[in-house]
Amino acid sequence: MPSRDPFRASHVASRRNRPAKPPLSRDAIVAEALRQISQDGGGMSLRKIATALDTGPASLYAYVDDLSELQALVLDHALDEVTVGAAGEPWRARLERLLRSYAEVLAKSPALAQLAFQTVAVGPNALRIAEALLEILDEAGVEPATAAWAIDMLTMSMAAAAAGHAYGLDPAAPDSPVAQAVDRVSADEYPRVHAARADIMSGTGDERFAWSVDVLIRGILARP
Amino acid sequence: MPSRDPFRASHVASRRNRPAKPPLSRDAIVAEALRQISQDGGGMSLRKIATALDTGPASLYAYVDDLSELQALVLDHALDEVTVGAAGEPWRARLERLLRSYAEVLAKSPALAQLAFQTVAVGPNALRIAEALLEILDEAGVEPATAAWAIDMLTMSMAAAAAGHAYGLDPAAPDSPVAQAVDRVSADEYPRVHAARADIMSGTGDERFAWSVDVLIRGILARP
DNA sequence: ACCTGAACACCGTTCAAGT
DNA sequence: ACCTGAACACCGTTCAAGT
Repeated sequence: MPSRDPFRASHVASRRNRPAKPPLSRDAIVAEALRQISQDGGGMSLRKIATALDTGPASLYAYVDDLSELQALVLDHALDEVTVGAAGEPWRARLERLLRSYAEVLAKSPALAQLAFQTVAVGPNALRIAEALLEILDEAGVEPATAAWAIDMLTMSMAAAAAGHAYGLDPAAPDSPVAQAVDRVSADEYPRVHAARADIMSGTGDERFAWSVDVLIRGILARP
Repeated sequence: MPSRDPFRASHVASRRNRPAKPPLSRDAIVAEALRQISQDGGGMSLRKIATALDTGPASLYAYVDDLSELQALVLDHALDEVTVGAAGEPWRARLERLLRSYAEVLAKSPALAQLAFQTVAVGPNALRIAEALLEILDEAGVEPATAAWAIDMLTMSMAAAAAGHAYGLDPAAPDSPVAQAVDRVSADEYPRVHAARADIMSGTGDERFAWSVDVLIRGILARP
């Protein structure tokens, strides 16, 4: 309920009833959507966005085709915060920082991480990130064709890492449903899983993230 | 509308009005849910399941805690169809076939692929697959700790591949939204992406799948 | 032309009331 | 004890009617 905000009401005393409602716009809609989806609580919805912007849900359709278009806009807007480094840095460190930044942005909320799976970002930020990745992989000596395919794989893997982290599937948590299930695995039926119990649950989120980035980089560099 | 099925009606003539409605059960609910989510059309819902099973939505709660529990059950049930190969086969070919089978099962419908991201499968089939992966990676000479972490990464990557395929994000399709966006990239702002245009869109789904499996295997094997 | 109230066709979940 | 009708609090989208 933004209109109940006591500061706002006393601040702009001259229009208490309609407190400087900004005109509806694509940007305002996307910004409010990103605000909602970034909150830990729940996801975004057209109806909640409309309410927050003081209109009915139908009004949004003047600025946005449908939910899926809005989702794409929101995802790209979220990627604003991804830092991409600068040419000249050692490529390995730069790549790791870029990927970590990407994963961290998506991990801000489960709903945002989820969005990265449902939606392909093709906005300016996705392009900016792709551009940087191509630069880095070029410096690393990766062939252009390989690098082009690697973009998809790297970003998808970061989305997966973010989702795992955001959902608290972090196997580090010993009381997670996964941890409990793995602990109860029968040694007779699944001897290898049973034996690997400790390994499966080992490591911090950071260690596992670093490991998977390592696997990806080695795998991509090892291409003939 | 299953009750309009002419065969069923004439087959069991003695109870035309209530055509041998099977008793509600967890299995029946999961089976119907899987049927719905596997259809290309749309996803599953508790209400549609209830209607198909000739009850109200509230009745399902006697057999299932909530939607997320049902989703986990459905995912594991879907993994029934994943073939895991047999010990003794050359590990490389076996791994590739297992992963392909896994991805193909999930790619049966967009909704199913999506489910693999939202839900961690911890049922018998997920364990069966994890057991096989540990067997294969052991034969490949991968250290136990590495193999344990690799399970997560491999299954997540297959879910990503399946989602890409199922959603028709297949960049092979030259008229996809992604293809159009990539084609229109400005050479000034994003020179590398522009130059890589053709490479980004190149390859069949199969080629890209094989490539990403290759990257993963090389990356995992390259671990010290 | 731009905007929107109200309706439509859906959701998951709860709970009092039935057998 | 087992089951469920009806209600609750939500969805995205459409469309006739308003300015």
